[in-house]
Amino acid sequence: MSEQRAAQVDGAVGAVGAGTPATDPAPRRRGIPDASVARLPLYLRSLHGLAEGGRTTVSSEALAAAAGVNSAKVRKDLSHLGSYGTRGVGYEVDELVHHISNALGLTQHWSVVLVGVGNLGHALAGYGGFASRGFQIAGLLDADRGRVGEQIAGLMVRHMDDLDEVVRGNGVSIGVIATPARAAQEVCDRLVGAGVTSILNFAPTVLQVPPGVDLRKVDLSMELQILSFHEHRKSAKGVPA
Amino acid sequence: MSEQRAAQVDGAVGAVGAGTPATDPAPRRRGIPDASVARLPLYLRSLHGLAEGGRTTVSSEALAAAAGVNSAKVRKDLSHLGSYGTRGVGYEVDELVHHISNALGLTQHWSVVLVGVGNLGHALAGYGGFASRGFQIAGLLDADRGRVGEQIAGLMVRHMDDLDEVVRGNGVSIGVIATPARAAQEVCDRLVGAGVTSILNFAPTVLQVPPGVDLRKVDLSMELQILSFHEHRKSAKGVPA
DNA sequence: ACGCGCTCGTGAACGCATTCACAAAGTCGA
DNA sequence: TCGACTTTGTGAATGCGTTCACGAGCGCGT
Ligand SMILES: NC(=O)c1ccc[n+]([C@@H]2O[C@H](COP(=O)([O-])OP(=O)(O)OC[C@H]3O[C@@H](n4cnc5c(N)ncnc54)[C@H](O)[C@@H]3O)[C@@H](O)[C@H]2O)c1
Ligand SMILES: NC(=O)c1ccc[n+]([C@@H]2O[C@H](COP(=O)([O-])OP(=O)(O)OC[C@H]3O[C@@H](n4cnc5c(N)ncnc54)[C@H](O)[C@@H]3O)[C@@H](O)[C@H]2O)c1
Repeated sequence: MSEQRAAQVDGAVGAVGAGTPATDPAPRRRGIPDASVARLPLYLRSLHGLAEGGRTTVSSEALAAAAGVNSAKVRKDLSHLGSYGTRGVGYEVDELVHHISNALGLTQHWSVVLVGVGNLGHALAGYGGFASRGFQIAGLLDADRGRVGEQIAGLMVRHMDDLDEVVRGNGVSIGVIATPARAAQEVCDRLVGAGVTSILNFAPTVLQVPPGVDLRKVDLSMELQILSFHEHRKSAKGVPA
Repeated sequence: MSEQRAAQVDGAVGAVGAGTPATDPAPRRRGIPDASVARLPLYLRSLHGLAEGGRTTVSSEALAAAAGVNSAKVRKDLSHLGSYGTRGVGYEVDELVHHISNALGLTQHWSVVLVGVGNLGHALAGYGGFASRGFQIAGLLDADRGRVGEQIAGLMVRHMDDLDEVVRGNGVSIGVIATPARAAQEVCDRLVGAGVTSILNFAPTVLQVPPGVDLRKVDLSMELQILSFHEHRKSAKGVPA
């Protein structure tokens, strides 16, 4: 299940400092396990839902139910952020939202550049879920001059040649790749060259990035094939060999 | 060398036995481990690339490099399918493609129904990666009658009321949800009711499915927030308190 | 004030996944 | 035919993540 779990961390980045200062007044923000980090956004979403429902406090059991996980997991995950629960009561929703947002770095806004404004790129560009979570699209880029100049969701598509300008001019640190697979590695290299240090890749191909750059991928075909496997197994089960 | 990483973790949300958490002693899976299954599509994609490049055999080392993983992992994963390698040589590309396809159930075509033909749904409907992997879209459905009748990629958008007909008439077993989050659970329930047993959810919400139904999710916002975490950590590192 | 009941936080057990390391098994050239 | 070389397949070691189980701490009612 977790699988997807979030895989392993990049060697260079993952090595959380030998002798980390850790003299923070607040929580121990030292090395939260990847698996926990991957669930924090889920808790955050669940908490927002609970807050809208009027809840001011929530127990690990209730939050676990909302997030669809085990309550012990919730408690252990949250314990990595510090001790913000009250025994006998639970967690204060607002406070928890604040601490999770803080841990995820969502207290600041992030600028994102989207490369490849085709079929998928259009959908992503128009997606409200970006802005509502603090991710601002600083630029839409495409190599096809026929697309340059097009307006999407209040933004104009610019040419790849403007990449450096867009990235440096807006302090962009996150890049999203929505180009065909064959162009993805080149685009990736250019993003890294321009200063992007986190990349989300939608193209179905394996990308190489230098140490220090984080890479995640979303691959629809792989998801379908995994479902296919389970379907296959299910149907085989009903039919005795 | 093999420092590739990046992973979608996500999770494979529940699978079998997700209903009531209380009673599940766990007579679980025998067979290929989930983590291995999740990589098979990756190997398949890499093998297709190698085949196009003219390779007829490939060693675990070479395949590992192409897929961005460790070679021992490749060998262990493939060993779950049987012993199809030749010591001293490697694996025959075509044969491996065949065996992996077989294990994943890709030797048959799967019919998919897509619910929610909005921003994202349009992109998915027009995505060639579906058909090329053996996933045929049997129907595009939407609750908005204003969208019904629209033609996308050779398919006409139909109303949700036709769900049962589409599913039963085409032997659909996989459903894709691309509706707003608030509608997702209802859509999910209707899909399950119509006979769908595998669901891929793009809506940012936790879905409940009965035992026997597989559920996977793709959540863009969560991916961005995970990247945000790492960015945050990186920048904090450079600025000692 | 004080005990009762509830829930957090966490040590420990467990299980799965990854990686190592190497014998077995095959190829290939001479 | 044979021996050197290559690569698989897999036991064993290691590490990570999940889950259990329970003591510690806190609020509340009396
Ligand atoms: N459409 C989907 O629903 C979907 C789903 C999952 C994955 N994907 C993947 O996402 C990617 C994009 O899919 P799509 O359907 O939008 O394809 P598309 O062909 O519609 O769009 C690709 C865009 O990338 C641009 N592009 C090409 N080379 C470029 C370069 N070197 N630099 C900058 N821009 C470049 C093209 O001009 C085009 O606008 C593909 O890799 C596809 O496999 C798409
Ligand atoms: N657009 C993106 O790039 C993107 C990215 C990631 C996730 N998502 C998620 O995917 C989902 C769809 O996003 P979108 O941008 O396409 O939204 P959208 O509003 O453009 O499209 C939603 C579609 O679902 C239809 N719909 C609503 N209720 C329905 C119901 N009960 N039954 C059937 N159809 C129904 C609507 O008529 C509409 O056509 C959302 O949950 C969104 O959060 C979107």
